[in-house]
Amino acid sequence: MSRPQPTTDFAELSRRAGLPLTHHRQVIYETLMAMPGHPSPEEVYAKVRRRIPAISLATVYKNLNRFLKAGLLQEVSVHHGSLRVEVNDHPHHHLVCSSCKKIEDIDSEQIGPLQVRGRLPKGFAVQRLSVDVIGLCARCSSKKKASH
Amino acid sequence: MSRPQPTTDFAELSRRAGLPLTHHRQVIYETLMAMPGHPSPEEVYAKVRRRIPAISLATVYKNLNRFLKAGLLQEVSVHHGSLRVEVNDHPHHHLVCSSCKKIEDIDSEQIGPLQVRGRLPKGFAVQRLSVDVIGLCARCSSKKKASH
DNA sequence: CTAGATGCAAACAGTTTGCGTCACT
DNA sequence: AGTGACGCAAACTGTTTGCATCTAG
Repeated sequence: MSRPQPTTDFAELSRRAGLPLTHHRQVIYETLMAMPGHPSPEEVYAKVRRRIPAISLATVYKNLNRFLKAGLLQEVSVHHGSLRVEVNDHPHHHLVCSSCKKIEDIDSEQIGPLQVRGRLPKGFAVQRLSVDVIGLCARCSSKKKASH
Repeated sequence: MSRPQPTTDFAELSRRAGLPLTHHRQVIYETLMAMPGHPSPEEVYAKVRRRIPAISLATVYKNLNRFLKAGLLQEVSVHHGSLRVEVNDHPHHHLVCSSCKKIEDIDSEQIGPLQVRGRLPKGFAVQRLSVDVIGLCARCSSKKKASH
């Protein structure tokens, strides 16, 4: 009941995001809405192709990125462009800028104790809980304002 | 005071991890210990090179991966090999297998309400909090036992 | 008519791998 | 001597980009 017709919605969403409405874009969006889980660009491409066989992977990438920037989609976890490692030190979490990808540590006490309630899939052995506080850093927020 | 001499330690750690002790490995480890933050392989490489100019990037990668597998290091966030997107649905978090990288959703209620206490860097505008419950899924835990 | 979307192929960045050589135990 | 580490270069994967063409408004 909380799901409005995607089709109608998308025209509206596009307008709000300042994205011209195109057929490809709409099909990609509808396809995404029908993909539960955490699809990769290739998976989206494969599914979209069933409706638009001539579409190119580049178009899928370009639109996924536009959707991400517009907030219509989220990435499961912010990708930093390369592997980032850290030494097993005292417990902490991360502050991540979704725009410039900068990472800072915050003390685990700033989040407080965490606990998983209820059932996890049988046999899953928890190693650690990691919290990402995702947002825009000061520099990126001000850029955003300026750029418009 | 909680920091034992890295040098002595590493011989011990290596043995426990079943990794033959080599000079390169030790230098990489010591370098990492002296790098706060979230270095990328290239950054580690650059720094290690100051002590071992002839070292190759591949060696750094190989050893970072060995350290990760041995648990001497952590990745800041589990990398899934490709971009993963998801639709802005109701609030949830993720269960991530650190070995096979499989992602499952868990309801946000299984973690409970989160709140950031204390100061964040000035101007940081929080968009969302994302919790990853990182561990080994049933399949990977059993493989691990078997493989030894 | 014009801004912007698309397709293609080439370019890229990051990472891994195969293999010959070298070092430690 | 043998196991495994290292260096090099090539291979690979995922992603982006430049450019010519097409399309919606």
